[in-house]
Amino acid sequence: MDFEIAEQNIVDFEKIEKIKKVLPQDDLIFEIAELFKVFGDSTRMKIISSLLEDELCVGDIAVLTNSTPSAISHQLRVLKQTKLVKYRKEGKIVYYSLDDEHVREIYEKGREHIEEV
Amino acid sequence: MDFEIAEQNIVDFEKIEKIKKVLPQDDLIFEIAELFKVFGDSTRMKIISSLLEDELCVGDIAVLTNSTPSAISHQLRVLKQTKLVKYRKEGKIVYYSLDDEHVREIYEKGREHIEEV
DNA sequence: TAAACATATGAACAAATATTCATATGAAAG
DNA sequence: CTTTCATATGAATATTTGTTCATATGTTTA
Repeated sequence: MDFEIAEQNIVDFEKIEKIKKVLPQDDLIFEIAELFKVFGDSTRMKIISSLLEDELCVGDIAVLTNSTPSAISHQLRVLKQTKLVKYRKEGKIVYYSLDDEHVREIYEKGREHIEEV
Repeated sequence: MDFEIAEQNIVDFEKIEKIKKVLPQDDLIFEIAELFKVFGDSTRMKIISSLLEDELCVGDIAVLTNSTPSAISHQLRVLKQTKLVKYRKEGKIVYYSLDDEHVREIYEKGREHIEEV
């Protein structure tokens, strides 16, 4: 009798079981990945870099990033949805700022990695 | 005389100039974004989560992530290129492990953000 | 109230990218 | 030395995603 479905490639079954137990749930891992995906774009990264310095309105961010206000608005929506930025309105002008100290910390860690390697 | 090229949308010119001076260079921002892009994928995030526990070979990672060894191998290449994982060979088996304490720190910060919001 | 302005939004297009499949490489075992 | 096994890799495909363009919303000013 030959088993077609071999336990192929598994080197250490016990180790796998042990790690399986402590691994975060799929949906948590998914959410973490989604968060980092937001950091993983040059335009958004530049927006974040800028907002690390001061609150800014859409038009000013567009100038700083060499983008169009439309493109920036789209990206700010992404940052808003992920709770990375917040905003306040002053007439027709909307000022955006960072919403979470984690943003700064994550950014710093990323920068450290780049600058050290 | 009318200026076609208006300084449209600029709200605070001085603020912009000030921030422009302290903003990281475009290529640094690009590299940081590229780094986070690597974290921004469920499969790679799961690989990283697993490697936070122990070193693992390709086959075992494939099992843990419900992926094929081929897909994992592709992703490990990405993680290798970004200096996030290192490996050691033992015969035909290749063991991967995290290459940088930043990986753990970045992961933790991301997780904190998700779990607090 | 009409015009100008800042921002937002939806659809469409182009570019990037993760997985699959077939195959290659290189090591261990028979 | 031939087969089996673990991993790697290239090409192709399918999906995701960022930007653009046109237009909408809402606010200020003329």
